[in-house]
Amino acid sequence: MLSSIELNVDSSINSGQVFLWEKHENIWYGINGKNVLAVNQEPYKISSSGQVTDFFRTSDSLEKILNEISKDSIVKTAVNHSYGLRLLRQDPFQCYISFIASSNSNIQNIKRMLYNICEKFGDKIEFNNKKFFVFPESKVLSKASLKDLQGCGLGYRARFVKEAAAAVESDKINFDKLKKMNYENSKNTLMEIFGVGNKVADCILLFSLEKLDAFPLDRWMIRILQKYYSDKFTIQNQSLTDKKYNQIHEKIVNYFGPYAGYSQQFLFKMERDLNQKRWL
DNA sequence: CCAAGGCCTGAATG
DNA sequence: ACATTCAGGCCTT
Repeated sequence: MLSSIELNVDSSINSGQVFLWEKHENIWYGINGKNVLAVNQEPYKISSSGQVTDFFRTSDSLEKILNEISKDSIVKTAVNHSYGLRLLRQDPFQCYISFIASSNSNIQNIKRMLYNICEKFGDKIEFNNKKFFVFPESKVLSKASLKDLQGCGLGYRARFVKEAAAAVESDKINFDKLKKMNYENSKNTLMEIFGVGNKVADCILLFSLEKLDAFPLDRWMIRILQKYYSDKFTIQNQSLTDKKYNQIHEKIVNYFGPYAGYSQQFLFKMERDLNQKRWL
């Protein structure tokens, strides 16, 4: 049995990685692909409407990872701020669509769009006497009309979602293969998809494709780097070109190491909480 | 290669 | 009450 020291369920869920989670009577329920997960913190128990996966990556040695990333007092503070925060191992298709839908939006809006997608296109299932709409399959989304997708609040992202789903259907995007590739090749493949840039690709790689060296650089992370790490990772001006993005990423991996993605998650969580930003 | 503008929605601000 | 501003990442020019 895991203690709250080794896994902090609240922090892990409320850290911007997932959107379709809700807490009912102290139990977290979340949509993960075609399954619903139910998680209790104390005593720790996770159950699934289908196959059980190590969603919270409890097989990762947190001690080893924290040793590896604790390079300075800033990360150490961030780690202490939400000790037991874990990267999550998400369903790749849901993660892919979620972050494509996330671009140029905010958590509240992303959440609404994704719930709409599940309601309109996903199967309704019952689990623990509660009803849920699970995430639709790629086939369904690839055949959806742009009008119906826009009806979910996706706006101009409707095209991205439809084409991204079609790329999975045509096997241009094959998540099992992407998992086996290295970071760079896997990322280049994802970035060929309409609507997938550097940041979205890194989120997909980190949260669902086992690339723990991915380090998504969104506006918040840039602010964090400017605030705490301006001496280490210099950022000249506002616009973040692909070239600059890659240069910063390289410096970051050299500094934080192969688990750089974990450091990103702790820093992001700390700064958003500091600014009292809402999660789910 | 880089910089600037447009896309879409809802919340925050005036 | 209503209008304006803002947040947010990617694509096109």
